[in-house]
Order: sequence, then C-alpha cells, then structure tokens
Amino acid sequence: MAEKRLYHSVANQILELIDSGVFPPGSRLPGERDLATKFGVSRVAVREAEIALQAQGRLEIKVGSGAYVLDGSNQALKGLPKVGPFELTEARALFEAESAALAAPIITDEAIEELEKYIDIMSGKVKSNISPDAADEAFHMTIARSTNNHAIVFVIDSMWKMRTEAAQLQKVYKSVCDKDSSHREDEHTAILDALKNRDPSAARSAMRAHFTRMIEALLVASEEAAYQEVKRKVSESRSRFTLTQQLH
Amino acid sequence: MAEKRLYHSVANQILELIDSGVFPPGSRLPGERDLATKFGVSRVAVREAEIALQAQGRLEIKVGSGAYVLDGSNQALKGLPKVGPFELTEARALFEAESAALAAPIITDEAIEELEKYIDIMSGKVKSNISPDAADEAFHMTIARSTNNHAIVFVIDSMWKMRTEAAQLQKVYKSVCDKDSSHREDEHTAILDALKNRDPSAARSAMRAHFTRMIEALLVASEEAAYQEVKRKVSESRSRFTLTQQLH
DNA sequence: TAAATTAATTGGTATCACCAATATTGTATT
DNA sequence: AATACAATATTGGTGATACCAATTAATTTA
Repeated sequence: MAEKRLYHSVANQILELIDSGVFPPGSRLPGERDLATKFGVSRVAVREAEIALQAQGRLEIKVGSGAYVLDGSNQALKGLPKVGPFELTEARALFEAESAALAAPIITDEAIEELEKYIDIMSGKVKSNISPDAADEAFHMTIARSTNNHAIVFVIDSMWKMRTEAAQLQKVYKSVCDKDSSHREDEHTAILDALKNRDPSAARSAMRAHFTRMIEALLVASEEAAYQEVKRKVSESRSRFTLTQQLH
Repeated sequence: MAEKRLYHSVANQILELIDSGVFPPGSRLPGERDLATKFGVSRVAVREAEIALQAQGRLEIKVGSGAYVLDGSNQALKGLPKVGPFELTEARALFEAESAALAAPIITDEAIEELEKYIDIMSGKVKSNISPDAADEAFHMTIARSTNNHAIVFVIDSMWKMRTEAAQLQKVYKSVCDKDSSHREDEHTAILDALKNRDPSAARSAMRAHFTRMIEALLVASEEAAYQEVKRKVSESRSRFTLTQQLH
C-alpha cells in the first residue's frame, strides 16, 4: 500500500472504504479537513486523491457541498450512450439481421451445435450454470462471431451492454425481457434453421422477425405501464381529495 | 473556456499546447512554477491539472524530473478494437446501408441541405475550414443522426473512429482513403438522391454500392502492396546471395 | 407558516515554507 | 584529457495557513 505519491495511497484508502460499504454509492464523503486528519495527511493530499478519483469517475465533487460516491456498477459501461428501449431494439433488429445474413453462408458446424445448446438452456430442457439470459446473449454473440468480423462483434456486444444498462433503469424493458420466453424459443429455432440451411435472406428475415416481435411486446408493455401510471395518479388525487374533505 | 474548476481550465490549456505541437509527445513540460506564472494561477492549480491529466493517461509525472507528454494518439480510441480494413469496411457497408434506409423516410430538409454542403466541400467546389475528410465523416454522421436513433449514431461513430485508427496504422487503407475521391462524389450524390426521394431501398443500395466499390479499391491496393512486398523480398534475398558469393 | 436572513460547513484557490528525488554543474583525481 | 565524485540548482511532493465562494442548515422575521 506504499504508493509513490501520497495521494495514491489516500485514494486507495478511500476506495477501500467505499468498496467495504462504509461509504455506499450516493453517500457523501466526510469533508476534506476531516479526511485529512483521519488519514494523517494534509488537506492537499486529500484534494489530489479526490481529484484523481473524480477523473476515474468514482466520485462527484460538488462545490460547497461535498464529494459524493458514484455508483461503480456502470464503470464497465461508461463510454456507451444511454439509449431508450425502442431505439436500441430497432438498431439491434437492423444490425443483428445483417449479422445473421452475413454469417449464414460461412457459419461452422461447431457454431451451429453451440447455438442448439443455448436454445436448450433457454428452454430449460438442459440445466446449466449458465442463466437463460446469459444463454440468450451467448446465442446472439455466437452468430456475430460467425461473421468473422471483429467490428460486427464489437457492435453487437456494445448493444448487449446497452441493453443490460437499459434493463436496469427501465422497468418496461425489464418486464419484457423477463417474460418473452414464450415466443423466444420458436424465433430462435427459426433463426437456427435458416443458418443450418446457410440461407442469408432467411436468416435476416428470421432475426428481423425476432426483434420486430420484441418491439411489439415493448409497445404493449409501455402502454400498460402508461395505463398503470394514469390509474395511480387518479387514485392518488382521489385519496388527496378525500383527505381534503376530511379536513373541512 | 471558463470551466467550473480552475484546474479544468489549466488542464485544457495544457492540452491545447500539446495538441498544437508546442509540447510534442515525449517532451517535457515546463516546471510547475513556470506554468503557474505563465497561466497566472497558483502552483496548486497546475499540480491538480497535471494530476487530472495523469489520471487520463495523457501525462507521466516523474518525481524530481518533470511531467512528460504521453503519446495521445490512441487515447480517443481506447476501448475500441483494432480491426482490419476489410472487416471494418464490410461492417460499415452493412450498417450504414441500414442506417440510410432507416433515415430515408424521415430525413428533414435541413439535413438534406447539410449533406449537399458536405458534398460541395468534398468536391472542392466550396472552400471551407472543414477538410474533405472531415466533410466525409460529417456526411455519414448526418445520415446516421437522421435516423433519430442514438444507438445507430453511436455505432457508426465508433466505426469512424476505428477507421481513423486503421488509417494511421495501415498504409493500404490510407492510400485508398486518400485517392478514392474520384468515385466518391458520384456515389455520395447517388446516396443523396435516394434520400431526397425518401426511398429506403434505393438509399440502402446506394450506400452499399459506395462501400462495395471501396472494398474493391482496397483489394486492388492490397494486391499492389503485396506485390511490392514480394519484389522487395526478392531483391533483398538476391543481394544477400550476391553477398554470400563474395564471401566465398 | 413561510419567506428572508444569518451562520456554519464545504470545497476552491493562493501563498509560503520545507523536504526528497533528480539533473546539472563544477571540481578534483587519475 | 577523461573520468569520478561532490556541490548545487531544479523539480516535484507535502504540509500549513489564510481567505474566498458556494452550499446548506439554522435562525429570525414578517
């Protein structure tokens, strides 16, 4: 723990406190002066440490208020934009369809076997330490890799990471992801069949259909969510009305 | 240039000096005290700026020696994979074609005007502070933005950054990028026409044709490069053979 | 009760002083 | 003259203090 520069050591001590849960994400760190005395260093060292941590995206420093711990869960996804479920699914529909079409003529038998395995895992026919969701990702990534094109792999991998982030934030997306397993199996099987036949346009169509159905599910879910929201607001205002009446 | 915190401003000033070539990669920055008086700030501000730049990987600070400029050429592209010219162009062909098709029905008249402007700049008909290469990028990015899909914008932007990196590393790619302006104008005009007509499939075809021609140019260029390489090796081994004979 | 004022806290910056690591210079030795 | 060594200057590292500005909490006031 003996770093070259003092602020390195201080920064690591702060990170330890954060990771050990003493300062959970969103919480406020003690003032610079407090930390300085606590660590037995000068205020400058603490400042430099916090500046370094801020540059790493682990802290947010608010003037006159304090230093706040940022949620480190999104560390891996920084650099990726935050996109809504619809545009993301639309983009995936386009790109993954082309990915499948490109992979179809050159996909290997080994990759085909892999895809079958993932379908079985998703359907629950085969139990595995791989979660159905992870199998879903592996299914799509295997197809992407079968294009033998690193740029395509990168793009589709990025999209999946965005999806993970979006699912964390938006309940609508999450609800769709959770219970779309009904159609998912058939659609994946259709994609697989097209790939088995080495038919590019069939693969493209099957993949597009997969995402098109997902977009429709999203639409239904978001309408449902909007309806629930309206209902909530109505009941809220009604109870407020009752309260007002009681006050009189 | 008025940042929230002083060291931000100082860091940006330092970056400007670096990017403008005053402090090329590998060179040593003036001492903290010199920079402080030069920028009219305290030494602390300079220190904090240098620490932030170090955290960003732009500087290396050696105790007792000075702050040295790191090669920032790969800074913006970190996180992006290094892909070959062929696979990159192939991926761009697929994705940008879909981007154009998606944009076609909904592109605005303002965007169309922008595209015309960029074509003029590329052809040299209009002189601008925008380089032809930058205009090329702006042309494609404007189309991407016209999809109203942030995920697509991100993807195509990433591809362009990869292209920049690839062009720096591979002379083959660079040579093609330099002198493909001959067909470029016609192809861009074809894309623009399709967009003007709000014709998705025509836009897709035109964009695909654009990249397909580029791939063919790449093929020719790489064959040429391979031929030159063979010629070089032959002449090298021949001279070595001559040398060996002389030794006997 | 609500708005306005005041006071306390917090980060931001400047300045000075001193230490430690490094680089430069000068000197002495060979 | 060339090299080795020591003195010196320069550079970054750290600490301490004071003061400013933004924010927040407490208090006062209407």
